[in-house]
Amino acid sequence: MIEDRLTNLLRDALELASRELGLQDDRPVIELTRSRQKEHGDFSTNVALVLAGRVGRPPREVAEVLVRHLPEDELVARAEVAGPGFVNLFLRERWLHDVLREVVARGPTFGRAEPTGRSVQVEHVSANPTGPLHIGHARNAVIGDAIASVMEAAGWRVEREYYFNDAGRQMDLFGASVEARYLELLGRPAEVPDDGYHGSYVIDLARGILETFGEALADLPPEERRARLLHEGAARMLGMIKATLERFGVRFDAYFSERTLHDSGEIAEAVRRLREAGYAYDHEGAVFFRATAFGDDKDRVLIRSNGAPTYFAADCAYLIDKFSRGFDRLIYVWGADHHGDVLRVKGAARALGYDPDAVEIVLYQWVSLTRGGEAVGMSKRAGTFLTLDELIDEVGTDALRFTLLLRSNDAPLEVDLEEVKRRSMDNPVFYVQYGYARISSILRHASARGVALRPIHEVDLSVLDHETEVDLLGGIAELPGRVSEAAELRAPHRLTHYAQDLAARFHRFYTECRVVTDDDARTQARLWLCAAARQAIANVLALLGVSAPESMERVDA
RNA sequence: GCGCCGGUAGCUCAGUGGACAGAGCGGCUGCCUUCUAAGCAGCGGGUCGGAGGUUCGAGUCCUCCCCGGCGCGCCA
Repeated sequence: MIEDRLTNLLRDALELASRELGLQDDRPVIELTRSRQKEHGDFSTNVALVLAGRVGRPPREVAEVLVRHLPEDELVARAEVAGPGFVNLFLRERWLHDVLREVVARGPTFGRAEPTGRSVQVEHVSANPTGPLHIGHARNAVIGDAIASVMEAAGWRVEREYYFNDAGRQMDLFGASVEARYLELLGRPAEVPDDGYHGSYVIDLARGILETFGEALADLPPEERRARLLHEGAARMLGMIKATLERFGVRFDAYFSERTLHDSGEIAEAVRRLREAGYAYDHEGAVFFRATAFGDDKDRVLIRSNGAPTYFAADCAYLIDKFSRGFDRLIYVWGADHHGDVLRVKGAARALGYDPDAVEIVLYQWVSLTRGGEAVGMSKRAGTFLTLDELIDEVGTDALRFTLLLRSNDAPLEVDLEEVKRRSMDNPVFYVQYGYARISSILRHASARGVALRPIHEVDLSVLDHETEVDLLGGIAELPGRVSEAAELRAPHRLTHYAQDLAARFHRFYTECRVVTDDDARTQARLWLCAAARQAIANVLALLGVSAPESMERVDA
């Protein structure tokens, strides 16, 4: 990669200049950034500014010394000192031609880094199987999925996991609700508990169970009947959730059941370990976790006085289970309403002897839905909430995923269904996809005209000298850096923005430069440029889980 | 009260301590006999919530304050 090459060059310069600068053994980190303006060259570094204080000389002077010691490189045309002491590097255009050839050689793997040997588990969605997924889960799903993909591209070994609570009070209420609906369908007296689940989907679940088992479950002993209906209902609900996620392009390597932590004794073991480490104690018949040792404002219950473990106890057991599987990092994707639990989970990690920094919680803010500016209520009780399935039906997976990744996780997200649905430039997803489709169309056109694309090493790429051609090449060259940045910051929204930028560069090029002409040399070079741009767009969209259509219908306004 | 997240153009939001702060939408003006006008170009639009501080350099880091969202159960 060009960045590595330049960084090494600067490091060598630093070495050669170290005596003159009176530099000790410590070397500063060399930061290299793409210059935003042409006058500042292609890349620049602030290393002289960082160094100035340390060696007690003016930054510009340090920069001069560095430039003087910079070794020759065939890709570097010249280096300049600018502003307060930046070193700007001006490259020969050839470097972009090298990038173009690299894209062609690597295809779908362009932008992906070498394996790092590090592993991460991304746990996301993790909705309880008590009802259908909605827009909030969709944001969770898409953030987790994109972080997983992007980290994979950055060289991590990644496992995606869904954790579901199939034990506890909410599930009991759910079971009671399914039972009530089942009995109702049989014409027997029954009522869904007030604080139970009243949605019509519960009736559908009960109907499904009725079709499979007939009346057989109705006459079981009450306790067994309740348990069976809970189990059957939850299994069906989870099946429906999986089907929705499949439509949404979200796949998991594992589904993890909370119940197994109870049944295996892992929760009891977790509490034992915490007690042994001095972070769990008995109080008023319950067992408490010493959360105050980790900055929490009060200690938290692990085992209630009635003997039932809390969700937090299960979280601790699950944490142990995750670490025992050998991951270097554990990422949790949580809605902002759970931010209060962050301190506790990290505290538990430390209490159990793990590195709390290995536990990363990615929080995202809420989504508010509107339709043409009007708020769409999301109340389960009022029955006005839209399910993720309905949203996919209405706006499609591509538009929904892209839209949900447009903002940083920390920003609340306003989604207007009319806008997401609109196939226009209100909608960045179509803008990007259109870029891909347009390029595909050009390539089809060329082939229909009988233009044979020659091998890239036989094509003179130096004819790509138009401003928009150079800009497009520069945009393509940024892909690897953008991917590693998005992965490092756990910020997939960076890639939707990059995708838009890349598409914009293409659209400008398209407007300025005709690709297929009588000028064979230019046609060949531009076709390769198109092929590379198309590959870059495809690679970004793939990371975002958005499709790249070969063609899009033109709609005249 | 304590904690977390926001406050940047009319609206929705980007911006990992760097050079004159950006995009989309909305408004106005141009560009289709040519590979898709779902496109492109141009114009207008800013006390980066406020006040201090750190730094060669602050939208970005620190402190305090103001406004908004969320969380602080032996609920899940």
